Amino acid sequence: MEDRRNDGQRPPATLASIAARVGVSANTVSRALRAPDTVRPELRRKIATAMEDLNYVPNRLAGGLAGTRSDLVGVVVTSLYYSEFATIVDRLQSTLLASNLHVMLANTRYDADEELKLVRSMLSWRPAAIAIIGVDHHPKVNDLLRHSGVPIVEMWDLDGDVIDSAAGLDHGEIGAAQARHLIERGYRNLAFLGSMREIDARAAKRAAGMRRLAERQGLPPVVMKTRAEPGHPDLGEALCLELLADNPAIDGIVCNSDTVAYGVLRGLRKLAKNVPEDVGVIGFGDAEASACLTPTLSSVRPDRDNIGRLSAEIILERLRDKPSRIAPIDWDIVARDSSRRGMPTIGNDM
Amino acid sequence: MEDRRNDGQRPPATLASIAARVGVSANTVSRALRAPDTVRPELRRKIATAMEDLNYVPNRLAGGLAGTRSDLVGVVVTSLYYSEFATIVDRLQSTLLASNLHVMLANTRYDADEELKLVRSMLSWRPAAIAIIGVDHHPKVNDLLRHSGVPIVEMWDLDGDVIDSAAGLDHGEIGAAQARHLIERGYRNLAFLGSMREIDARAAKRAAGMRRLAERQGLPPVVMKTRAEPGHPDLGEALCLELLADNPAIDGIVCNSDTVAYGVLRGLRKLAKNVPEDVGVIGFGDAEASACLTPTLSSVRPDRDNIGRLSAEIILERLRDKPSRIAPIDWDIVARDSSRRGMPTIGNDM
DNA sequence: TTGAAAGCGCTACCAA
DNA sequence: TTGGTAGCGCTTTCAA
Repeated sequence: MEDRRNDGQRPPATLASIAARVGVSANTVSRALRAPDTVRPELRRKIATAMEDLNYVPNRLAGGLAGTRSDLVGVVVTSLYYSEFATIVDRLQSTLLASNLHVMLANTRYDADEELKLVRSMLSWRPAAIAIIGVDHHPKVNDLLRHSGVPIVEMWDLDGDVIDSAAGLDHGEIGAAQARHLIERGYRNLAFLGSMREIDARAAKRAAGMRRLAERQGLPPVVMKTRAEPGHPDLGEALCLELLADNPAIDGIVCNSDTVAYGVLRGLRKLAKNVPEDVGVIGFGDAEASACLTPTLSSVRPDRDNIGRLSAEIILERLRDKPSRIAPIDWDIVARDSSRRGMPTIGNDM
Repeated sequence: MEDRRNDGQRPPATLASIAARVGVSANTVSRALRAPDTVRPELRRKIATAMEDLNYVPNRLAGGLAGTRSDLVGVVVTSLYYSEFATIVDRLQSTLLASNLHVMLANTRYDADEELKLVRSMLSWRPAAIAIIGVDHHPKVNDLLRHSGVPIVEMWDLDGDVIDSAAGLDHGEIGAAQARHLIERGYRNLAFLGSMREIDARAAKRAAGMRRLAERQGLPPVVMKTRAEPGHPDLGEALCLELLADNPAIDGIVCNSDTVAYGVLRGLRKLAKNVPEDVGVIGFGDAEASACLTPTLSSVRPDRDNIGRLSAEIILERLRDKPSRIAPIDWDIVARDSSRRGMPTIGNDM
């Protein structure tokens, strides 16, 4: 197959090559870019034309090295799937872009070693700030971030040792609220089910909040049914079948994610258990499909837009030397049919 | 609130500061990092300790500027949602990382101007290669990429003017296959429904493939029902209600994404249309939830793993000066209940 | 309004 | 096995 790439071409244009072509100094070209007002309009136009002609793209390695500040914000997430953090990243990016900050994204895939590598890699670009999912990191990661000298915003969680600033949820409280939701509707024998990776402290916090509440209410201990695999409906179904086989009395299931809950609903159907009459189910995250299942799935909806927007705003504030802060983010329980025991099904949620 | 950030600290450690501390030249420290074998083990250990102590993080701006090659691969996607491209990015990243190439991600959000800005921004980091979704770009983007002098891999699509290499699907063929799937099951009055942004040439190609097939088969013209909004179940439901109100004869709906199809199924339920008896529905993308809906949703499953892996491999090949190539990616139709007209429902897909 | 010169932190090359 | 030197392409003074 022929080589379509325009190879063997001249090296990329530099400021100097533009300058030479126009007949000015590199300095002037640089100013035409960063402070156009200080360059004669006519000259400015000539320079712009030369840049177009030569397909000039500024070299940020050089710019960043020479300059004082970077326009790069590093964003470290644990996963890209299931809209879990996609909305956050999206909002973060669009808000930062409005202030001309560019996002560089890294994905740890829930791997602590990977997190360390990626944070190190991220910092090596000398970013203006870092946004990262969670507050529970590899100790070395905490160290690196703390000594980085740039603003750090931890997102999604805020229960723990915050490095600089945070915008997140109180997962312990959410776990308790999930349990309360089921208990109020008459479910008594609760289980927590789903994917739970070691690095995912948020899941553990929700489970703990749930257990505390059940205990306070004098209910049987919460049965834990988790596995360290990525969340997927198939995992949910498998865990659900195991759970009910070992604990037939279970009548309320809190899932670690909506995706897993989808599989749980499927599993319960296979076991001929009615939802919500026999078993109540609630998920976490309120994925798009949750209002389209049969029965529709109750869930917890974090205000993701706000996490992204607020994290960006905190970064901008910190860059202007405003004080750090810890911002709790709103969430609510979306009660749908999967936990509507004893109540008439009112049809699909709009 | 107090300031948790360790501010006012000494500037980040440099190679020189490490060198000074150990009492060697910066050069040696650099080699200790890039070619450890050329440094005495004892010295190497001392250097490593100093780096630990000073929390040294190499400055890639300087390294990239001085060195000959970059270990950065720019990845440009159109969206981060619905696992559409998340799996691809994930696979791409993990494959590249194995060769010590780091991914920098940008998200155009289906905005052509944004694409131009982001590609320019990407190139300004002097990446070793670029992977980008689609083959239909802003003309200026084509220009920039073509002149960038680095390998370019276009992903997800391959029907059009490929810049360098591609790993993707033939969307026209997929559209035809979706239509054929419905036609074979007895559906006759077809519609194409969903989100369709101007920049999303893939959707247009699938719709065109579908229309061509319907015409060849002498069926009524395919009704188009699209809107330039992001795909979401609510959009699907709204479009579905409109569609059936204006075209009551429609009995086969090809959706532009599974997410939109979820809303279509909900809309059809509200209209008291039975799926698959009255209306057949097929989506695109095979999202996780599709096997969990009632009825389960038929869809097209692209081999996303392969797109990501292959794109990474092509990049590695190109960096070793192997020839460019255009790699068609497998896909198949996952036939589930939503298009199983006249056939007994066999229960939930596993 | 423009230019000259220094230097950001690193790598590459050559010499020791 | 180590060190010296010369840049990489840009920004930042300062001077013209």
